[in-house]
Amino acid sequence: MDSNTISRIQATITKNSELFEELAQLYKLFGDSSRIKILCALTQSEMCVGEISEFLSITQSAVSHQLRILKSSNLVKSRREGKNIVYSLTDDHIKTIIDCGMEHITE
Amino acid sequence: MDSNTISRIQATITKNSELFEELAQLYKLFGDSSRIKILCALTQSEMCVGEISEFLSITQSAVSHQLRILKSSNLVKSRREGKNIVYSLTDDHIKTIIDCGMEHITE
DNA sequence: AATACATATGAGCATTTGTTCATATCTACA
DNA sequence: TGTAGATATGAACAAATGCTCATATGTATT
Repeated sequence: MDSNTISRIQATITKNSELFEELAQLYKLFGDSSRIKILCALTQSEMCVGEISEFLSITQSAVSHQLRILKSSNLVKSRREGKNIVYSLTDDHIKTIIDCGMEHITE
Repeated sequence: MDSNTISRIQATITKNSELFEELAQLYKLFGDSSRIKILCALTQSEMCVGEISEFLSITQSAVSHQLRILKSSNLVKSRREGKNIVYSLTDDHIKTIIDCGMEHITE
């Protein structure tokens, strides 16, 4: 173990502390089964709240709460369509991240 | 919106429910700033507990607890080296996952 | 305008999580 | 063998999290 190498790594981590805070915050969003199911579903097609709460065994209210979190984190966006509000992903990165983790699981 | 498409997506999600549970569990590990700092440091070099607790502003005990979690999830492995216990990543996927999220942050 | 439908919001609650403190375990070395 | 150093472990606690219930808001339709 080179002690200098370790010091350099430690300095890098400490220096970019906020970045890791942000990164952790991002992964936290994927770290809940309801949310990741929502996100994964949205990689396939946009969907409204009712449709989502159909296949998660949780209340419409809970879905709404989760969507609000995902929206305020800029992972999803929404638009009104008649009585419904249709949600979709903001970004292709999201699918990439999911695939990346999935690859680790199914190895 | 094709209603059939939605139904098919919903069926897929419901069917693979356990898989998503597992995926969420994986991401949860990356969803804490202490843990992701540890993981990121270990992508650069193996390290012992003392070295890690130097640059995280948390107790040696806390580091140890987190390492136990990471180890029981098979993200890190350890070996004894004299008085120290040296931790390292089990897998290259871990770096890939971190990079993947990092790319989303720093876009 | 009134009613029904879809979604959002706030309060309350149980569970989980990350940390610290105190202490146990294990190794090296005098 | 005894003592110091490095790590692990368990209990306790505060904070965060995700859910449900009740209700508010907003839109379409009559």
